[in-house]
Amino acid sequence: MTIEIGPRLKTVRKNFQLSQRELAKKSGVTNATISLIEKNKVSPSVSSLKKVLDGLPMSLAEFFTFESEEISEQVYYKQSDQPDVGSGEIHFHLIGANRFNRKMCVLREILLPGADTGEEMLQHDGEESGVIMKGQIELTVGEKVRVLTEGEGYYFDSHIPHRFRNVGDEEAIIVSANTPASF
Amino acid sequence: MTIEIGPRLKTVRKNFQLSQRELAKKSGVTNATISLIEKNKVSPSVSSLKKVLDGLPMSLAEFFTFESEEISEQVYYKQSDQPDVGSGEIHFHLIGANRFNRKMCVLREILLPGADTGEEMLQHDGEESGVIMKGQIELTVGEKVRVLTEGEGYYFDSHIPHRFRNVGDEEAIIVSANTPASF
DNA sequence: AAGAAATGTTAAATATAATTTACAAAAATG
DNA sequence: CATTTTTGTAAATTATATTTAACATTTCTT
Repeated sequence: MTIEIGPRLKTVRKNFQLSQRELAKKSGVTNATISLIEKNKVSPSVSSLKKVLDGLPMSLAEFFTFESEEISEQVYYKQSDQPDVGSGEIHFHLIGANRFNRKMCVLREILLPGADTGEEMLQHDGEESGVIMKGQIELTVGEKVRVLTEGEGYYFDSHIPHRFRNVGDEEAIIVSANTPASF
Repeated sequence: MTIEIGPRLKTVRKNFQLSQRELAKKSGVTNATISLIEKNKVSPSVSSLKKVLDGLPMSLAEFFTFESEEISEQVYYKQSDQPDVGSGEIHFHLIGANRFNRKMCVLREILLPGADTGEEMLQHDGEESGVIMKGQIELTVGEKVRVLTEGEGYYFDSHIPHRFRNVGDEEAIIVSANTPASF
């Protein structure tokens, strides 16, 4: 009942050049189960889907990671093509905003003096990294606090509470990236 | 029963700061289902797992790729912590080089005048994006050619043949990101 | 402190997935 | 060409997932 995981399984199985019964044998489910899944008559439990994929072998992550589109898209992004997805004293200029199925966000960030993402700390999925290009940025990650200056970088897991603060008296510029895309 | 998808769901749900009931409401399954899944008492069908994840939202691919590592790792990378993974007239200073299981590369690139990735064009897996912070960069992507200057950006699929060239008479600086990680 | 609202868990009922068994069509074998 | 083997599919049974409804606990209000 979900997406077309049935046809997808069929494609994958064919790639491995196995019949339903051969795969059934290697994976420990019955051939009928494989038939039902491939025809989208059932939505397999992840345990049985995993069994099936183990027989190929292929991981669940691989299975669900589908091919990216092949459409010709915009490549160059001048400043006016970089929408500001920030707010207040923080400007996030997003590169590649209009692209389909982006896997990351690259941002040209401008933080006015005193800009602060806030005491409540940010916390979200994914990971992020960047480089300070100008100014003085105080970066808090979990228990750690540090002021970074031009040329210095950072990389951390976004699940860890974090906070950016422009502690200099001029504007600060950061180029950052995060994946998966959050804007 | 497959792997510990229960605890994983719980972690993810907590990251989104939702209760079982809140998530149940957003996703269209009952809170009991979420409880049973999180305690590994059942192996959900992929259709219901997808419903649940849609409520967060998170894709199946992300969910199964999600690393539950929570190890404390290096966060700050001063210039001397950024190994130069480039060569010749091109310097690639890698942020987060020593991190385990990175999903992307963030690079502070310095291209000396005349630097050129070469006529044979680069081509590889993944996608890449960046911002020009200084200088004049001619970027070729497929059939397209263009000179980018300070503040301008790019984003393209790395399967498409591409080439970077510093066409100015001073050094150029780019901050770039690519995923999945290639260095 | 008492009541209300929200939290996660569980038992029984219901809905759905998986197996067993069987069938028909295609491919392989003699 | 006839027979055997292999293929994918389907019906009925069994096993499992999901819902409904209830239960304790904790957290928030007043």
